[in-house]
Amino acid sequence: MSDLPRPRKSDVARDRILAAARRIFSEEGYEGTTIRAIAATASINPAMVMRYYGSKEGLFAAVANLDFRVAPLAGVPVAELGEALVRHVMALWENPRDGVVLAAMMRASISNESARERIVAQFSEQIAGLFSAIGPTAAPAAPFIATQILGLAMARYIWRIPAIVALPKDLVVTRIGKTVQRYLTDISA
Amino acid sequence: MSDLPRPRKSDVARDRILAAARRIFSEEGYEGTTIRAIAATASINPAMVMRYYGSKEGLFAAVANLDFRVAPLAGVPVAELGEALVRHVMALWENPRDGVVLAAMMRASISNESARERIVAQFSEQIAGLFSAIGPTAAPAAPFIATQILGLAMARYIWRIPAIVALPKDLVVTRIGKTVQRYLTDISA
DNA sequence: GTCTATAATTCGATAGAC
DNA sequence: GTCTATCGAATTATAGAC
Repeated sequence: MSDLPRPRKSDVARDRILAAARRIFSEEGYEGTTIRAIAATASINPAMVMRYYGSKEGLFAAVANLDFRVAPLAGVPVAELGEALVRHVMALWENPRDGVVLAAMMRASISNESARERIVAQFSEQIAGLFSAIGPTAAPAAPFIATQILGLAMARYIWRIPAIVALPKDLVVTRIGKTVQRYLTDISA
Repeated sequence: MSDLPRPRKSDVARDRILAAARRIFSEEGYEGTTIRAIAATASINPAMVMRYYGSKEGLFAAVANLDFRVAPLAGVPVAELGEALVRHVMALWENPRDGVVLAAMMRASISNESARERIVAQFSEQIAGLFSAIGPTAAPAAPFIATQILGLAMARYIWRIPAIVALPKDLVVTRIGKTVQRYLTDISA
């Protein structure tokens, strides 16, 4: 009855491989992840992983596509952007699917040079796009905001430093949001 | 003529192993580092590395000892602590020896769970020591300051994001120093 | 103390039957 | 499309000669 084509069996297999790859890359980093472990998690023969994605690098490239989904932030009044940005980033990290991808990319970018280059490029591009959408005066603030946001993500979601994990989400949004807001609007803050 | 005992040959070998280990762990991460690569760099037989340090984990433990050298900061007036802390951290990272150790620990902490636990514990302990030395009112600010400082270090020294590497050091000290200062003194900043 | 030789695994990737 | 079998290389770690 549906107009959608019934998913081929191989598509299902591909998706299961991708889901497993996301999770294991995010937990073990690039070198720590094995094709065999991904195949086992996906209940699929390791040779099929190679057939579908060609190589370990190819599989990672299929998983690692940075998307901050910053479009909704374009409509936020400038005066509220600081908190909105922090809240958005935290929601992204705490979303099961997005958080796993972000963690995978961060981990891989730290142990693998070619992954680092691709990810830094994607990150810089998206950040530049966001801040040029906000307005030309915001651009110089971008690198400072990036350090604050990246540090929050690393400390809370990658290293899981107890004192930082323990902070209530609302308090994080308020205080770090205020810092971001100041970078954004106070020319010398 | 010196009262110091002449270094035994094995001590020289140990030091060369440690120096090589620091560099390679910092560049390749834990998984990406091999005993063989360390031995080759140190011009020493791989079996000797095992003999001296027992295992790859043992060698990493000998290298990975976090020391932020925060003692000098205790004498800084509270009003200047923000900038002083940022300047101190940047000097640490840009010092060839300390920077390599910090990078090694950060990289390893991301690909190896036991390394992560040890490093997070050491980090938390030193941060807590520093802020309790500053004063009891500073303690609640510690986690926020940690996110800002960690983010700066990751972005500038690990990911080497071009827009952030390009920032003049003085500007970083001034603006991020101001953020740290505000976390420190403004109760609700 | 030093080194050779190698054990025991594990990895990514491939060949080829079905 | 799927899977078995395996290759070739690399890894940590050990045994034991010198």
